[in-house]
Amino acid sequence: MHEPLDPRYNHKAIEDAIYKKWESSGYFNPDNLATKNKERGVKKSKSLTKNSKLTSSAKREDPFTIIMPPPNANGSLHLGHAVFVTLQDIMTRYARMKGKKTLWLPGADHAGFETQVVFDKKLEKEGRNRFAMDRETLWKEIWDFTQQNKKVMESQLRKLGASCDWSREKFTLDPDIVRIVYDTFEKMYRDGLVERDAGIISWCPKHQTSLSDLEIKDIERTDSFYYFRYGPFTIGTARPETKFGDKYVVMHPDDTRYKEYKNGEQLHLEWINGPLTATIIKDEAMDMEFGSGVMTITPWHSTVDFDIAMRHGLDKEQVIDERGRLLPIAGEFAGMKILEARPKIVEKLRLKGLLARTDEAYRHTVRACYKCNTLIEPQIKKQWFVRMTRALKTQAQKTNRLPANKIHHHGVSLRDMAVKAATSGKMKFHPTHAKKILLHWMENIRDWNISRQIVWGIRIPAWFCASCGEIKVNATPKAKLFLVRHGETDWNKEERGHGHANPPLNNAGIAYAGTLATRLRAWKIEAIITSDLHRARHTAEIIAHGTNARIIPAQELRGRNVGIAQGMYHTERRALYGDIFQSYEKAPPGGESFKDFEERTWSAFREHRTTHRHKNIVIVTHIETIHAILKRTKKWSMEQMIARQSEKSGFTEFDILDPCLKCKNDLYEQDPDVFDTWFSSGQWPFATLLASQETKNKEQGVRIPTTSKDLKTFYPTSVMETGHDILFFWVARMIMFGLYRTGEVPFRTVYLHGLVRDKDRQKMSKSKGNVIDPLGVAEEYGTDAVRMALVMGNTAGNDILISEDKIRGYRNFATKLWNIARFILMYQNKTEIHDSTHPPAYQIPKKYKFTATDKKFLAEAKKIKTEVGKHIEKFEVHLAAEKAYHYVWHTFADTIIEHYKPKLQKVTPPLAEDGTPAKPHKIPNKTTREKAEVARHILNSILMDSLIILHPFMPFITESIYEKIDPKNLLMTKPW
RNA sequence: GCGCGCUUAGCUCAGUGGUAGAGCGACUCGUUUACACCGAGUAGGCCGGGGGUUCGAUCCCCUCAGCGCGCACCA
Repeated sequence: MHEPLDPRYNHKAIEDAIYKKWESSGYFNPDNLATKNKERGVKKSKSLTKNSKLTSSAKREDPFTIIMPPPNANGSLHLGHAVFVTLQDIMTRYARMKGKKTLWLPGADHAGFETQVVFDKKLEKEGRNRFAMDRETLWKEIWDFTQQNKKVMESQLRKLGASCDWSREKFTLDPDIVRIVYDTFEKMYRDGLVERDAGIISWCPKHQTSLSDLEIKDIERTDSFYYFRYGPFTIGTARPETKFGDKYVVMHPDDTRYKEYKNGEQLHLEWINGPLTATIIKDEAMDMEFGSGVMTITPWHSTVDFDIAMRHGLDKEQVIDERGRLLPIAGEFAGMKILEARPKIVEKLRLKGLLARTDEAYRHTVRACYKCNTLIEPQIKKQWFVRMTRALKTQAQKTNRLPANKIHHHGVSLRDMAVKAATSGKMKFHPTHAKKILLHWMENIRDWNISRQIVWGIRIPAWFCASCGEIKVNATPKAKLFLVRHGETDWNKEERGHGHANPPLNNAGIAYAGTLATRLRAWKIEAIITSDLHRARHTAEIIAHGTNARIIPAQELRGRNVGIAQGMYHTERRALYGDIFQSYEKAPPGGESFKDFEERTWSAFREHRTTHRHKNIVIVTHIETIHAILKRTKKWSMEQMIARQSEKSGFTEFDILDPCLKCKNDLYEQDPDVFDTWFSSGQWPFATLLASQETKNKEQGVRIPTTSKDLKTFYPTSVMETGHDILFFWVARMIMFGLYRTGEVPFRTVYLHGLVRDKDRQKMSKSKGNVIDPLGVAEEYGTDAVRMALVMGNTAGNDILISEDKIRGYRNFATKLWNIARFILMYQNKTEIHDSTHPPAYQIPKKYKFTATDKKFLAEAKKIKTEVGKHIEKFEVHLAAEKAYHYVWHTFADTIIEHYKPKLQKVTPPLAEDGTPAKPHKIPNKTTREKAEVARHILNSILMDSLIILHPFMPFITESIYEKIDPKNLLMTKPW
């Protein structure tokens, strides 16, 4: 006799417990699934055929894999996440019930720039600013922030019912992942696919970093368009503020209007800040129809101009700085912000009679940072670029330290690999047109800037020889060396020269030393070598307190003996002895020449370095000592050093690597930049599988795992399910990286879902107040209802409309299902409910006769089960859900149950209010009893089928009902 | 400029070369011992316009219109 179910399904009471039951069963992990099946006596198959399809004849050995798109660890989950969780969980649960070796691998993304932006806002609220923070402190804070978010996210994924294998969970900053990312970078570097180059990049003046083309959005707007007289020409521009240095005037070679001018011809003309010599350039990139057909170029701040300048080998000059202010080249406008300067520049040109006319209503699009809408300022910078269309160098392949994995990509570019794989049908796309969109993008693909000037991310594993600039990639530093300036004294504050005088640290100096200690705590510092002067020594002691390092005083590291200038104010010193202090050889009266000072400190520096080879050391000393050491290390001339003095390199760090092959120096500086997040997440499918069970490849003497059990078993993965908005950002990159590193596509099927919108098609946003919190509605209506609402009526690629009404509708369905079960279980007071999917346990006694209607109902249930499965296999999840929903409610409940209800009630009247069985109205005869028995069997059977077909969509309620029927087993692993 | 889609009931969307479907909403009626978070039923559509292929087109082809999206250009 079954306990009667409550009249209402109470999701709050059961969801957490059900999830715990699943999780503790261990069956989220496919390794346990396999064992379990063996026990059940399922035959082992040797075939390791990888099926991307959720085929019906699966063996546990057939893998089914989804790598979860790792949510950004910078906030909590929103409805978009709920969509992917639902879709992927449906596919995963179906595959598992189908008997596949099913892996859904969860993870989280550090989401470099995105997280940095979120964190910047948080800092701003607190009145802080990342540009005033040191790298280590900022890193630590963001790390803690993301770890916290990650924890919340994990619990939210559980709440949504995600049946993923937590034992394989990965974070993009896990050391093993980072190592794999580094290896890929190194391999690409050796193959000539990644290069450091001074290219024109898109710079966000607010975020102070470069961005990729994908991180920029176009904004259409109306601006003034100015026509200026530039010598005999009229040039048009919307950006007068860039025009200061324009000394090239470009026109199309076929433009008859200007045929009298020859390429390279020079002419003198009057320009913004005075006379100028301009050079004529003929270039076919010019559009003769646009404006006057003539323009001047600013190669430093325009992609098109940059290209022209490169073609003709022209000079390039920076006009606007990184913060969007004009540089000294702008003369009187220097230091002004662009928008402030623009009208003033126009006014000046007008007064000079150089303004021909102004078009006030010029419609054009400008490029802006996708996060803050700040206008992008193109800049020329040395950065790392992935060459998308460059063919792999065969030569490099041979000398590659990394194994090639039998991949032969000779003469093929990353783009070509991806295009070939997409066109060859190795991957299926849902919706199908996604393939066309991808190919079109690939055709027009451009090199990818992967350097980001932020702290949060995977730091680029490239080191530059401090002496000759030679690049080393993917090195392993042996030790770190810090050159640190002592804290401030009152003399520093008053701008007086110290020499060997000994004033104490002031309060600011002590505080600064404290921040150094905090910062250096990130490394295991073994020794602090310090100038023996009090200010340095005191600083060293404070640092030592934070690091437990040994202090070694060294008199030779004292600053320069300035003799007579000791205690003198800098202004006075400059007036009296300026030339001496600018000179290499000359010594001030009673003091040292720079040459002698440099010799003294350099030899001390070398000696200490030899003594403490391969240990992390800090050298606390004086600014001029640091400059002297840098001068020698970097082989600067005196002039170069003086020019750099303003940089105030009070904190300089070096990595010690194997000596440079070119110049024998072993001090290196690591590229301060980090990778574009997508550079690491683009490697996610193979990186997660490789990292989860890495094995070392001893044969090749390589410390990098090139394969793993998981990679062999689960790669290529079955499905990549993600939002269509990151088709280029992510999917395209995963295809390229996957092919490049493993020779295989990373996934067989790409399924893209749309954006979640509200019922009025509005994008959800906090400011509109139409945001539905998935966890909130799950709490109110039950997770199953939310999942159904997200799946119903939604096709791949289309936007998903959701409203609370819709969710409420599926909550009603959950109640309906609950009551179906309640009704059937109510009549099970005689016979245990049986499970049609376990034939030995379920046999309808032969003596019972089935009517044609009985048979029809049973056959129909089987048919529906097959059809729902087929829909899932064809990635028509919405149709599967709809079919299951419709069948269960309108066929099973409305027709079948109603059909059998009287037969049951004749034998066993329903339970009374208090749950006790009522007495039959009269003693039923044999036929009546048999009919009731058949009815029970049929209803049991169809109930089980209903639970099975609904389980992927509504896992909690179905498992919860199943628990009442069969408390010892899980519906989750029941064969479909 | 290049590319990709979409247009079917009031709304959201399925769908198929052979008489148009679901959910929600609307309306009518019913039921209260599985479920009112229920049941039975009704209304509502020249399947965007035009042309073609076909015995037959909502479906295939062409074209036009409207809407949406992506990419590029943007002096």
